Amino acid sequence: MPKPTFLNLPPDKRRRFVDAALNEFALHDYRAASVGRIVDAAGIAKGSVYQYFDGKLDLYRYLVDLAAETKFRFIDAARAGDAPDFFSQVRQAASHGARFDFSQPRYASLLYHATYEPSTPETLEVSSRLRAASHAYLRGLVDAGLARGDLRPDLDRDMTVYVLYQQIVALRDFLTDRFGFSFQDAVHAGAGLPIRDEELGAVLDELVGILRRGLELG
Amino acid sequence: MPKPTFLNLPPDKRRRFVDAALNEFALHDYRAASVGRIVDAAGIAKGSVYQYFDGKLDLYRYLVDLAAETKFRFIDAARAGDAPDFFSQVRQAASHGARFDFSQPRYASLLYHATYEPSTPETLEVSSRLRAASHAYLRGLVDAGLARGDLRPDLDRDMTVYVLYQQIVALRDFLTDRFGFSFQDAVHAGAGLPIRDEELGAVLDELVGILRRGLELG
DNA sequence: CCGTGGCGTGACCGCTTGGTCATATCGCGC
DNA sequence: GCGCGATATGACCAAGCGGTCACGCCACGG
Repeated sequence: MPKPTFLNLPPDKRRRFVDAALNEFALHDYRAASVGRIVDAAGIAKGSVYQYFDGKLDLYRYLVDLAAETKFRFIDAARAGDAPDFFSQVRQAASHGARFDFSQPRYASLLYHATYEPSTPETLEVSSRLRAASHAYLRGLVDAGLARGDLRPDLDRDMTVYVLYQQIVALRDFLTDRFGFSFQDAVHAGAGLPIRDEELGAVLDELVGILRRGLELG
Repeated sequence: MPKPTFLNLPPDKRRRFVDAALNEFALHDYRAASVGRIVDAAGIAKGSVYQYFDGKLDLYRYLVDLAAETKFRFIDAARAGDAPDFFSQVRQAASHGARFDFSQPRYASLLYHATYEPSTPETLEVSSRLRAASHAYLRGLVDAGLARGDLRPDLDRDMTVYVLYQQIVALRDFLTDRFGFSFQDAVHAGAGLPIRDEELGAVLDELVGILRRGLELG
C-alpha cells in the first residue's frame, strides 16, 4: 500500500513518478526492473521512493493493481448492455481487451509481465491475484452461459475457463505477430497504435468461431 | 556452442556440470540464474565454465537446445505409426508431451522459462527459435490434416496453429492446477511424478473434444 | 521568531552478479 | 624425467542492485 506521503504528492509530481515506474515495469519484469532507473527518469531522489512505498514489491503491487483495475473498468464500461449470448460476450470482452492493450501499451506490457512472471515467493501473490481475477471474470460468463443454455452442459467448467483464458491472454501474441506490432517499441515511443477495426474483427470472428463450434450446445 | 574442452570432459564430470546447470535454469529464468550457484553445486571452479562455454548465454542456449531436442525426440519416438487422423495426432503429441514434462520436470521447467522469457535482446533469439520449432511441428500436422480433409478448409492456418500451440503449451498449467503438482518441488526433489493415465486421458479427451468440434470438417 | 514535523536528498552500505586472468597442475609424447 | 600444451582454479574486478539514514530544507502554528 502507498504511504500517506504518496497520496499527498502534488499531482504532477505524482504523475511523473507513476509514469516513470510504469515505463520501467513495462520494459522489464519485476526482478529486472530497477528502482535507480525509475528515480532517474522521474527526476527525484532514490530515498523518496521509500517515503512513498514500503519497497520495490509494494510499488509493483500498486502498479499491477492500477493496471488491472483500469483494464477491467475499460472492458466493463465498453460492455454495451446488449451482447445477449455467451459468445458475443466473449467476443466483446476480447475485442475491448485487445483495444485497450494496443492503445495503452504500458499497462498492457506491465500486465503481460505480471501474468508470466516466474513464480518467485515474492511475486507469487501478485500474479496469483491477477490470474484469479481474470479467471473469476470468465467463470462468471461461463456459469451464466451454462445457465442460459449457450454452452454444452457436459463441459468441464474448469477446462472451459482455462481454454478461454489462454486464448484471450495469448491473443496479444497472435495480433503482435500478425500486425508486426512491437510492444517494446510502443512503450519506448510512449504511445500505442490504434488497431484497425476490420482487421481485429476478422481475427476475432475466426477465433470466436472456433470456440463457438467447440463449446456451444447443439 | 560448447568449446572443444567441454566435449573432452570426462563423462561423469560433464554430467555433474550439466545436471547442476539444468537445475539452476529450471529453478530460475535466464536473468535470475546464477553461474556462481551452478559451480557450487557442480563442485568446480567458476573459471571452468568459461573454458566450456563462451558465457552464460552460450550455456543457456546449449541447455535449451538439449531440452528441446530431447523432448521432440521423446514425442516422435512415442508416435506409434498409427494415429491416422489429425486429432488423434494432436492428442498423442499432447499426451506424450505432458508425460515428458511430468517425468522430466527439470527439462520441462527449463523449456517453460525459455517459452515465457521476457524478450530481452539477449534471450530473444533463443526463445524465438524454440517457439518457431514448435510452430513448425504443428504447422506440419495442420497442413497434413487440411490435405487429408480432417480440418475445415476455410480455417486460417496461422490462427489454427496458434490456437493449438497455446492450448498444448498451457496444458502444463492446467494439469498443475488440477493435480496440485508443483514443478518447483519436483525439481528440488530431483524426480518427477508419473502422471496417472486415466486422469491425463480424461483431460485430453475433454480438451481434444473441444478442439475437434471447433476445427473439424462437417 | 522559534520550534516542530513532514519531506527531499544522495552518499553510502552490504551484497550479488558475470566475467577475467595469473598461476598452478595435469597428462601425454619423447 | 623433461617439456609443453591443455585444463583447473579462485582471488579479484567493476558494475549494478535494493535499501538506509543523517542531514537540510521548508511551511506552518504558537
